[in-house]
Amino acid sequence: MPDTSISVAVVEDNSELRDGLAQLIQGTPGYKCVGAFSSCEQLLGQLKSLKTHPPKVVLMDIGLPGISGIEGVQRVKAQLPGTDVLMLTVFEDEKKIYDSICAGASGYLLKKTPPAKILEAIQEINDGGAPMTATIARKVLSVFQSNPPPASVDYQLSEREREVLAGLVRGFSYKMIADQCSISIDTVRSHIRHIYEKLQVNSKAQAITLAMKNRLV
Amino acid sequence: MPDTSISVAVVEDNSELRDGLAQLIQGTPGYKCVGAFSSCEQLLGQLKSLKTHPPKVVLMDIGLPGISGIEGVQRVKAQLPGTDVLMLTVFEDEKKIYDSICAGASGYLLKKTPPAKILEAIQEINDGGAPMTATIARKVLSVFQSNPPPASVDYQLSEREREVLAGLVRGFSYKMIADQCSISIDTVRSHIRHIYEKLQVNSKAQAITLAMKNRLV
DNA sequence: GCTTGAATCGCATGATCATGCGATTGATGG
DNA sequence: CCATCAATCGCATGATCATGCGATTCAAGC
Repeated sequence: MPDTSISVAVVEDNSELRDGLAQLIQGTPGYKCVGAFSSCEQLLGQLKSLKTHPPKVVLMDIGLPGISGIEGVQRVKAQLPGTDVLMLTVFEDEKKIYDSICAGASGYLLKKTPPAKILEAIQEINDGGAPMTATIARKVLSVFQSNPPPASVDYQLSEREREVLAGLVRGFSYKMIADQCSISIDTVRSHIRHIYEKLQVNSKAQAITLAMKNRLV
Repeated sequence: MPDTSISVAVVEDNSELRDGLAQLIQGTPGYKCVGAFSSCEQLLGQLKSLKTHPPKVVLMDIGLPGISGIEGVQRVKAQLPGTDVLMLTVFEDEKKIYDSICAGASGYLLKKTPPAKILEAIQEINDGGAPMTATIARKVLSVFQSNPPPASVDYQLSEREREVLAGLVRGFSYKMIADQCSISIDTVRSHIRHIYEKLQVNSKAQAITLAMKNRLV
């Protein structure tokens, strides 16, 4: 009978927590702890031997001495692309969340998460999910919303209009744009009218936001 | 004793499902159904009367006749920025997921989700979370990883200041920001002064451009 | 107790913007 | 030749913004 349990490695510098996690995993049917390390360096040093039977999931503390958890994710993913990494942290630091996810983490939990939930999250990650705390999930979505994937609509702006729009984005007043383009301020107004029509907005702020989102300039 | 239940509106063209959801919500303590509509047009038509007591959460079917659920999200969010929208759909169509989220949805569930889970999701959204199915969550993260947001400098903005800045980015006037934050327009001015100082700019346009470049909102 | 700083509010004024309703020119294509 | 359209320019007016100079309140830290 093949071993169908989920193999997990733990990287955590606090020995108490590390042993706790290892025992939790090892002691639960369906889970198997294939390594408990106190630093990324240790884990990475064992990668050769792990490569024959790589862990499915790595629990990675984010605040590690030496190589940080964030850099650790990148390295692990580089060596073991099929392994998913679940970050563990004390704080919901927005920047660390982003960095971890961009580095390739598949989930993000707080250390205070009860053991049962941690096991659930490991299972979920193994099933292709992405366990996150509620607020983290929401933050991820909000970045998504301001970072739309290359939908790049063509707004059919003329060259002049793009030039004027670029001026707005750079914070120039109508007068400054007029000078820079060597046209009158009323012509600038006219161009801006047309830009607003084409972008379907009615304020400088909306035009700038749309221009930045869609990389129009 | 104040009414602390979560007010929910339902938009779903299938009358059976619509009524089922409405009864589920209305019949559960802690939840309150403030409207059940068969189309976005109906919901949007009622917005005026809803504005005094806007629903906390809108359950929105994605495949609606007329205005689609995706367009519906945008319109609802434009009118009621404080209301969260939970999308309901039959299929896990990748494009629809992205579009919904980019349009401003705060969660995404399949219609086959059991009633108890739907109620949980409503609660979660109300608590600032972002309920999603596991595969959707993973897809969102993978897009994130291929589209890393640029590292943002820390401008030490307070929470309020970020909120106001977000309003500017969305094209709101001072008055609209004041209403949304429930503060006076002069306070908005005051916050904007401080934002300009911290960002070292002196116009709305520059502030918006900087905010977008550095993903401050 | 005192200071400091963030968040709130008020008023006034000049600058800038949004938009309505015009007009002229010059290039392009039927 | 004429229609069309983008680019240019003009004026007027109400809305919105930028900024100066205030003030109060409340929580945190010394």
